[in-house]
Amino acid sequence: MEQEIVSKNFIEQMIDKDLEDGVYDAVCTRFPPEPNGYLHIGHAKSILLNYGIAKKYHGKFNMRFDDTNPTKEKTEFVESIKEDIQWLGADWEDRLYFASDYFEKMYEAAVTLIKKGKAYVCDLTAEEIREYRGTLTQPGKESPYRNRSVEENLQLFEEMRKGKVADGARVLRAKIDMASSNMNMRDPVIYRVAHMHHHNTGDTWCIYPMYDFAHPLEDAFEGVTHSICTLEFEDHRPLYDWVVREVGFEQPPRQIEFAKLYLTNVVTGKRYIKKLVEEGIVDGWDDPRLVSIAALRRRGFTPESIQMFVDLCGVSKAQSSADYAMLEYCVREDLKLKKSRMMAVLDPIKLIIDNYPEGQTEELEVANNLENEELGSRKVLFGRELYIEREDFMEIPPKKYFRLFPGNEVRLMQAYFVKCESFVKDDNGQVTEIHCTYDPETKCGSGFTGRKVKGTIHWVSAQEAVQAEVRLYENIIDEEKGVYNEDGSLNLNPNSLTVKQAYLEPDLKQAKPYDSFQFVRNGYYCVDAKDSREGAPVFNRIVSLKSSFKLPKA
RNA sequence: UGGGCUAUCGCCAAGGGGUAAGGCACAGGACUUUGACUCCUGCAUUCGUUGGUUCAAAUCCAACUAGCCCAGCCA
Repeated sequence: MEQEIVSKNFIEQMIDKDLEDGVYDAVCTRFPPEPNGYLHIGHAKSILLNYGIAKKYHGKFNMRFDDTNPTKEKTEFVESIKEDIQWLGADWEDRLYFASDYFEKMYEAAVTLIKKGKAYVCDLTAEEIREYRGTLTQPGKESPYRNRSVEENLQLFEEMRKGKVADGARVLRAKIDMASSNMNMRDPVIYRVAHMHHHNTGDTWCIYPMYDFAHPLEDAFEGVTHSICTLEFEDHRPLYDWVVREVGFEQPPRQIEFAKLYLTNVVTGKRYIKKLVEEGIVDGWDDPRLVSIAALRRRGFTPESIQMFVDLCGVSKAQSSADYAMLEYCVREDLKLKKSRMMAVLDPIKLIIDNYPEGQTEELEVANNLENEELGSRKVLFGRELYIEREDFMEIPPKKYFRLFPGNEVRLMQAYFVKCESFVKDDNGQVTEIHCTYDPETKCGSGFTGRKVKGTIHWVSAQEAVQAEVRLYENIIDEEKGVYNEDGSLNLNPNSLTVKQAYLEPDLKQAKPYDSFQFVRNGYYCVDAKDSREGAPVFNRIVSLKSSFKLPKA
């Protein structure tokens, strides 16, 4: 067996070096979402990256909610995030943490800073602080409160904690450098007052730490070694390092940044998704056209396919946007041997076999997946009247059309050869019926080799087929025009959802939410988990099959 | 002369002085009870640009260019 050589990404290379240099002797990573919304494909990259690294290095992967701002966080998001991460397969074992559980320790760390003269209580208003901060090109100036005594700071900070200070009246700031070219180092606010109920700590606190102070502490408290985050935090790294250094951790964590995962022509921006939901353009945050984890799950994507996608995308610091086709490739690849291939006709036209005795039927044993015997077989009814796909018949075929046309013979999948003898049109010129003859000798499994046909088409028995709603989803964005219009509005694809009344094999009537199948040549479909119906479930298209046959343009 | 980061095929992405991996996409062909799958084949004389160092540069140096991020008491 040839061993596949996969080169390590730059993060793994850094970890290798840290391990070699003895900076750390084990690896611990974490995924730290703020519970203020739902997770999407971009988060999946971060989750799987952190989890994958922990696993690869036999280290630990922590789950931690970064809930330091009660104005934005809700318990319901905590639950949905946990569910999504579990579904993806990232196992945090018994290490589920909340930043809010560290509030007391964080408070102590702040006191440590104050005692070292590295933090001070500032009475400037938010607006004044902004003015004092300077601009990107001009240095800031020092707050008049910057040089308060340690004692005074200690006392004022305690008063903040005890609720004696109104929201916004005072903050605790790190004393660093108002002239730094890095805006984050210009005496950043590290604690603010907010008299507000917190989803986890209730009303026990009225001061809350800011991200830049809290995050490095959270990592350090947990023994995280490599704190992997996205590129926009690069400028925060000096502050991250400052915090862990000044608070005095012996083996401080290291922050490493990587580029976010974007998908070409896909909306991931929260405000746009919110707009789509509010305007009823989509069916909610788990609408199968979106790329939230829940939407992908509802659509029928598998955790394995998302893992594959993330692996394929790789990790780097170059801002990039992955092709949606890569995601589609991953589901097809994952599903092709795992799923039964059922017959379903999305756009039916009746086919009548004139030489098949009226009233007669037969049961055919058909393989569920010709490439995977383990999936077994099922029985399908065959009879005189069938439905086939409208696009599988042409009155006047173009060159290289292998399917049904007058005089041509094709194979009915896993059944018989049929030859088109005639067809019937209605007043509008629409074909309504196709008449064929079949050859009993060509039955599937009979070993017939007398002649070959170029085309194979799928079918369902008109007698037994069940009708069901099938939804065909396309990208919500008009791919030709790009994501945004000139005015910043979204370029919506008017055909992002098509609903069909399809004819299915009767077995599909029993399908349960999240069951998925390949509908031969139509692609992969999944039973809608939110909108499944008794009798005949609703199917969502997961992904189409590739087709190399294109009708010549008229 | 604010700071930080990035730049290798249409899209991801390896490669860190020895003469451009791989995947997606695409295009041909073979096979085929899905025009799918599978299997072959093709797809960057060139690594943002311009100079320099070197026998040798995508890799080192310099200058430039373009893109992204930063002025929340958000994360």
